Amino acid sequence: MPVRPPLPSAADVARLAGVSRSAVSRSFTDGASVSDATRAKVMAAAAQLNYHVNHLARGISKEESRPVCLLGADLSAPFQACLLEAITRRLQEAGRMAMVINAGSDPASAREALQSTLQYRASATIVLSGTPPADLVRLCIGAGQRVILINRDDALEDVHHIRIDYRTAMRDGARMMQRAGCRRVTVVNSASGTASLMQRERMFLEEMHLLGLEAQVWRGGSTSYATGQRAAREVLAGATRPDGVFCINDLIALGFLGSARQDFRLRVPQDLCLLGFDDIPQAGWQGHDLTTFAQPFDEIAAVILRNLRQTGASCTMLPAAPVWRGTIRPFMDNNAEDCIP
Amino acid sequence: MPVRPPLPSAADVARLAGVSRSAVSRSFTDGASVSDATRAKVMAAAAQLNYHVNHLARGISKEESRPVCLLGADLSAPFQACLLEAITRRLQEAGRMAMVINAGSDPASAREALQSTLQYRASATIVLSGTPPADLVRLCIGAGQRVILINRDDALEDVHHIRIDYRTAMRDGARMMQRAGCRRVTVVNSASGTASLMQRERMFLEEMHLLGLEAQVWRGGSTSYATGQRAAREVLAGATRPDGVFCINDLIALGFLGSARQDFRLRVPQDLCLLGFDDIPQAGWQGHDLTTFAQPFDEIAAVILRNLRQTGASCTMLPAAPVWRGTIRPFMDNNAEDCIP
DNA sequence: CTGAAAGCGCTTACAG
DNA sequence: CTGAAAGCGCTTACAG
Repeated sequence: MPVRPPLPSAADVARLAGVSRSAVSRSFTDGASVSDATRAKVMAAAAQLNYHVNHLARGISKEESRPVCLLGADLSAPFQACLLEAITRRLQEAGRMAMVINAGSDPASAREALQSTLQYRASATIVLSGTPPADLVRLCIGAGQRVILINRDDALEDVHHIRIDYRTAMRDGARMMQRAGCRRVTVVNSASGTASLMQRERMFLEEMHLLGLEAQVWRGGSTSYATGQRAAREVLAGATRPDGVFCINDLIALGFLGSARQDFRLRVPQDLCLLGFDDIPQAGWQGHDLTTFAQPFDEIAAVILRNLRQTGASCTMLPAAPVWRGTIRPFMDNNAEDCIP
Repeated sequence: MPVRPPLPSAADVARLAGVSRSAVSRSFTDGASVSDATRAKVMAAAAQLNYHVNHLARGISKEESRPVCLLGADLSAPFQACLLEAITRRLQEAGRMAMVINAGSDPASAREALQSTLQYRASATIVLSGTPPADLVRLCIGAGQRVILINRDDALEDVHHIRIDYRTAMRDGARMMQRAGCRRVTVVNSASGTASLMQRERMFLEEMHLLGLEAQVWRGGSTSYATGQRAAREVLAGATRPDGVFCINDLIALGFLGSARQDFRLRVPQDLCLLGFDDIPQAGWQGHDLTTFAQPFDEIAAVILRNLRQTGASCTMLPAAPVWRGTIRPFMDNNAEDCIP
């Protein structure tokens, strides 16, 4: 295996430009005190050698050029992909680098991944996935890592929390069901037990209750399209089929929708009202046209960027706005057998 | 803003364990010559201080712990997300880190992104997107970067190419159209001009021609769901509507399918045969059930991993296997007005 | 097997 | 504004 020649270093540039190493270093840092003349000489030499500052080495002593770790799992799923897209784009614009760690969704590999995060002295590590246990996150913080958690409910110190205002969203969701005149509502959730999913479920049920409406809960499988299909096949086959379903996220909702239409020949929203959460791109696809709530992907990314260097505990609450499309009747259906006044 | 205390360093561990810095370093490298006794002392001290080797610093002198750069755009699109998922997972398993650079899809930001890649002394940079111009890739190679290109047709030296066997796939695709008895076939492509998309188009047309079949080409817009919809609305409204359509990728195909069904009330595959490419998860969703070709995501990731340290030019060709689902008739439709023998 | 020393590529007080 | 020096956190010949 032939060996690559080493890339040019600052020393090489200094030699060629006839200046000191420090001068080279200064020429590449904004606001450092160098004369225009030397900077010009340095830049010329750098261009000639095709030199680029080694950010890895710079990061050893300079906080700003350290990477940011993104810790996630199941990155090909639409929600994760959207989040990753938004965060990496924002980081790139700000001249920061993102290291992405794709942990398996099992706790063991999440543990390992979160540990390995420490090895890169990241400015912060952003935990996208629900899996790493709280004590592990605590360990990282203890080791001096800045950690930003998205939608977790652990009460950890020195963590920046980014939360979505599920309460308001779920209140809206419950009202949608009410206005549509749904009388038998089911919540479809995965069995993953992820904090954000459980919160949505709980708050939706609470808000339904406040409106004097009851709802069933179906739980099972992973947070996937297939789970939505399975739920539909079980839930819709029963004697008392629901007329309103809140699926805990869009992926499950789309699976449910697919089965409801194909397997059960139901008309949506006439026979069945369906509500999702996330507003992944596929929710807007023709023939899906799913009513849902929009995750504020860009805002999440912006908050992360703003909090990269903050230390100490803090919390940002972001809204998830309803996205009205075609899977929920905006008003009670007049053709329903019986109407609630 | 309170400042974080610095993380413990190897020197701290050495002091606590009562050994030299070198001993600490050796204890953390596989196969280095340390006695079990000192290693044990070191590990105990490390655990006590919660010490972790700083890979960034290690990377300065040690090739193996350098990151790998993934350069892409539009990361929330399903194809890119699947590729990212496969590559980051594989890298993670091998103990390597992935830095992802999300360049805008315009050449200017791709240029900037590829440049910035040099700043991290990555083991290799993987170009996922079609955008960076060849001369820029050449510049990176000139600067000593190892570059791996996925599905580009530039004839560059010192590059590892990963290619998909479009020829075989397109031959299969043309035969599918033939066997289905399609007589008016259209290829729907985006206007992006990306190498892989153009290759598929060209080869499909060539293979059709070899079978004595002709095909129209429609091109427009970006490589998106919306483009597929637009194509359908233009192509299907014409007087001589096609009975077979090959969409250059699944995303476009699904947009086309959505419009064909919803806007034109066409039955697929009875009225229209539809073929995609990529086999993104959504292609398999109920109600889509798109016949397509499977991108070998895992194999691509495996090849990347194998070639991280290789230098010199090379090329790996990977197959894309047909995935038979429901949008193409397997045989000629007997109900068609006229049959070709 | 071990430590002192030189090195990786960078930055940043310090003194002029 | 500039350079020599010390430092960041690591590794690896080298000599014992």
